[in-house]
Amino acid sequence: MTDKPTKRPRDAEATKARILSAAKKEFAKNGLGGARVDIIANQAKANKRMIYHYFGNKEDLFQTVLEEAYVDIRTAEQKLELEHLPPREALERLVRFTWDYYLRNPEFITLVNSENLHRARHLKKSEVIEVVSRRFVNMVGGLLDRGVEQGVFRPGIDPVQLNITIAAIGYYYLTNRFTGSILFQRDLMKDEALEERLAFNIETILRLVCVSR
Amino acid sequence: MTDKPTKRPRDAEATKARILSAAKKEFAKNGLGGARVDIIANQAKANKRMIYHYFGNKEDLFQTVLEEAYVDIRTAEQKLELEHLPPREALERLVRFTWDYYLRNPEFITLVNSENLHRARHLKKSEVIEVVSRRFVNMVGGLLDRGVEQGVFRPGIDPVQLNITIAAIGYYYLTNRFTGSILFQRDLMKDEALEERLAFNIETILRLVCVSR
DNA sequence: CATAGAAGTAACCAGTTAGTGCATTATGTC
DNA sequence: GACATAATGCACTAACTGGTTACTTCTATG
Repeated sequence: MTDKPTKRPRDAEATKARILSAAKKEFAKNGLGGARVDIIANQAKANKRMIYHYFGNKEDLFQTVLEEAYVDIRTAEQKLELEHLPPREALERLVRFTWDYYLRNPEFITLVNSENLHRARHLKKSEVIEVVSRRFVNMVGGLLDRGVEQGVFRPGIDPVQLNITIAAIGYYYLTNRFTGSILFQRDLMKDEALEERLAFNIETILRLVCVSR
Repeated sequence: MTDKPTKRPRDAEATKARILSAAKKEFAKNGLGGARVDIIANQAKANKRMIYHYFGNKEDLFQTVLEEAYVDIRTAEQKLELEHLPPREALERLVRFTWDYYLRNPEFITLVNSENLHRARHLKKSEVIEVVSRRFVNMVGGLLDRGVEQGVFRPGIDPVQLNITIAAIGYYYLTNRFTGSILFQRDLMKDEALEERLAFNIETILRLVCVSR
């Protein structure tokens, strides 16, 4: 059997994967409008014809890339196993994770920005998205409930608002790092600045959610 | 003297202004790359030739639009007169203002996003920006100091981090309103949702900054 | 080992877009 | 009212871009 041939000159799956990876990079770098199909093809060491063969057209390719990106982050979040931690620690872990994920996957942010510029018209057509997002909101909702039960979290906090806030304080800092570094005349991306920001974010969320002691 | 002729068939200033206004709209709608010079010209009831005559090229036009947008928001912020309010009220007013400004000037957000996609290469060349931003950071810094003095704010808060956070919790919600409304399966832009978010944001910032009582 | 069909390629096309050359028209000034 | 100068308009182009046509090459399978 030819289950795992180490080298296959013609490997549809591998080519698809290379195209997706190159597309993610190019879309993230230049947005949907600015991305060039030719460049994606070259970067993927594939032919432009392959892209249209496997993915239909530029927009469909973008949609696939975007869906993949969302599934990736939601999958990673599910692996956090917040249930096995005390509420405070779980919350801090979530804030830390969100920050780290954005930091290590800057394409995610740019893809989301691009999608919002286009009024989410690709995500609207997607079907997988709703499922994975609902699961995520429930996870945070469960954590909040548990914290309230144990008397460490304030009651009445909307999990959606909390989710948005946790994302916001990391996302904004990173997506606007270029203009921010100019406006505030300091390098927002140097190590100390990043550490300082993460600490500030944890403080912000804990103060928001935890009961004052 | 012809000081204020109500109609001048040829009015350079008016044409320039119309071009800038149309450009702001088009750049905000489609980003720098997606914006079309022809559309700007038509929308401005001007000729494409005029754009190149007055602004050089597309990129320079974008830079002008962007600078104008930053000067506008910083000017509005200066008019808040936070010094005449008790610290807590002043802080709440700033959060409220930031939210309202983003809500009423959605182009500002999209322009900033576009500029960051391009790694702030236009803002880098700008000279007015630094001055107006420094003044703004100082304003918030002054407010923080005053609050600490009066014993209502916690000491040691970095005005830059606070600025970023106040901006973030409004900006993120609004820039990602399209994907957010799908992910969370609720209309993030209906009136009640907007009010709820503003209240949540005020709560977040007050809890972050004020001493627990 | 023959062959069907999948994988891959190069050249091309039609539409679009930023930018320009040049002629024309209005305006203030003497 | 003539003239210098600024404002405006039109038609054009050179480069680019998403998408396609027509073709070759490889590979699995009976």
